[in-house]
Amino acid sequence: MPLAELMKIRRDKVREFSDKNVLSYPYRYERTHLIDRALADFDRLAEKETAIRLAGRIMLKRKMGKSFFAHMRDSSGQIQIYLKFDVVGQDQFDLFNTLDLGDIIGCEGSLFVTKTGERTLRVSSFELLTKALHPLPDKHSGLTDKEQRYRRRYADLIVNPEVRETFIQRSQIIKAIRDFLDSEGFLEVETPILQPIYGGGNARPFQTHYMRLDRDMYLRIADELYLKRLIIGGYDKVWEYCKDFRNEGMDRLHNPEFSMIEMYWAYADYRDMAALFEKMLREVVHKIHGTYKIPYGDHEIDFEPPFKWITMLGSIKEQTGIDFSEMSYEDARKAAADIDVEGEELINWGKVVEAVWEVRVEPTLIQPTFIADFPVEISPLAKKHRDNPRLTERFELFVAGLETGNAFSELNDPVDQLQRFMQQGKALAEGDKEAQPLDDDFVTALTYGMPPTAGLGFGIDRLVMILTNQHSIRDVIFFPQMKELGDGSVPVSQILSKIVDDEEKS
RNA sequence: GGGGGUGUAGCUCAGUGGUAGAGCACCUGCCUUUUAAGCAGGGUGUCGAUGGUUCGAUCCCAUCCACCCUCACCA
Repeated sequence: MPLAELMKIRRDKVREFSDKNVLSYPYRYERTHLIDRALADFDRLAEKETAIRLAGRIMLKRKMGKSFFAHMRDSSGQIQIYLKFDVVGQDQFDLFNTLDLGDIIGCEGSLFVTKTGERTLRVSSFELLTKALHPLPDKHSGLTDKEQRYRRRYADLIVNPEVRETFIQRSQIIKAIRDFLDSEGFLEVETPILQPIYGGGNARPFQTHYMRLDRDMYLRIADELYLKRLIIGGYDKVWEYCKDFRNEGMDRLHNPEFSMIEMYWAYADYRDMAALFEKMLREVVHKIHGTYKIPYGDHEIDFEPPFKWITMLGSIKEQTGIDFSEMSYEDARKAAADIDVEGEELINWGKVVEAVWEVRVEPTLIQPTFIADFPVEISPLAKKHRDNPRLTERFELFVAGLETGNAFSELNDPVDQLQRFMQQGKALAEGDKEAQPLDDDFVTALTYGMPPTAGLGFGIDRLVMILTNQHSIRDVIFFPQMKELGDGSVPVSQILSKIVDDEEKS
């Protein structure tokens, strides 16, 4: 049956209720229990025949002559309810008869066990709390069309309990991180999302306009530069849960709006940060799963043993036998070409090393592994390595083949920073849309002196993917970015308008 | 951006060059401890959009749109 007809039928019921002084959208309902609490205390409540009041959405309904069985679901769980003519009387029985799957009701009654052994609420009276005009997806097969699930997440959440669970875990993960950082003495702070100048990463920003000042503004691509200002200001440990925005493509691993945590720790270096990060992940995993071993796709990820720490050059040597550390650029290119890594973009030693690493090492990183000491050419924000000028003090953590963290001993020499900004500015002028513009005030801040500092950023969405065994970022973001719907789709509001117009005419 | 796939009823899906089907949902009736309840009956659709071929297109062709997978790019 077309949606318009189904909605018309339901809308007509609302009008009939209205004629009988039954509210379709009343204001509140006093519950005594959430469903899971009632079930947890079932034996006692059933024995005493305690009157309880539950509320929820009707998910399933079966008529059995002069009685009904239905399943009602609330935020905590689901329970069967039983309603019979002899108990509730004609009016309530008729009202229940007209209810549709998806309607929200409140029920008063007592608990009992049916012949077939199901714990059930025997309804003594009920109230309609909200009439649903739109039909629910199929009661058995649910909603499987991914597009519909993303576009109408509410419907997805109503019928797919595992989706609900994934997002509860997302929330728990963030809370666990917050608790951990709090216990480590990190201060949670907030910095501007709307920025006159963007920076802290290489990405194209979203642009907007502030009319009062008549100037263009940007949505932040990273929090780095503001958080470092706070370190300069004298806080030792700060972090922020950041919504960041990057004006780039979207795919399995990218959404234009995404979440990161960035943290900065004064008087510490990247090794300190790695140890802290490792401790944090181990605790979070255990808090969420009660174990250190979790499945991800075909793999089992084990967070318990010390995470492997290996330099980028060391990992390449391990996988290929090639030691790039002492090679000139020319020799490195030849060595890379020998294993079929070539390309015009390999314009310096660091790029060659990175390319070989990406092809030969990155795909192998399933168990938690720190890759350390990246070439300076590919790490414009990190401090040079104290023992090797070709490298920087930087690590990335890889889990299940995904980058799940990026950290440096932070650059704090204002002259060095200024020079890098100049270089970026030149790239920007030459058309590199991802280069970052000069941030004068940030250089100014650095001239006041930033203590030696370790900084870490990690993507929350990807971390949640790993910890919930999801393989698309869209399955861990409630409302992922979607393109506009094409022609041929009729908005529900249009159907509803027509129904109401017809009512007024008749 | 390249390649592959999908798009048919509210949902899950069949199907055909001659104007379309099933299950669920919905409507009517029977059934007072059922449970994907059952039984009997009923209605139905811009077949993603726009063009083309054809006597005739949901089907064949072209273009476009959305979604999924994949490669590339980017982080």
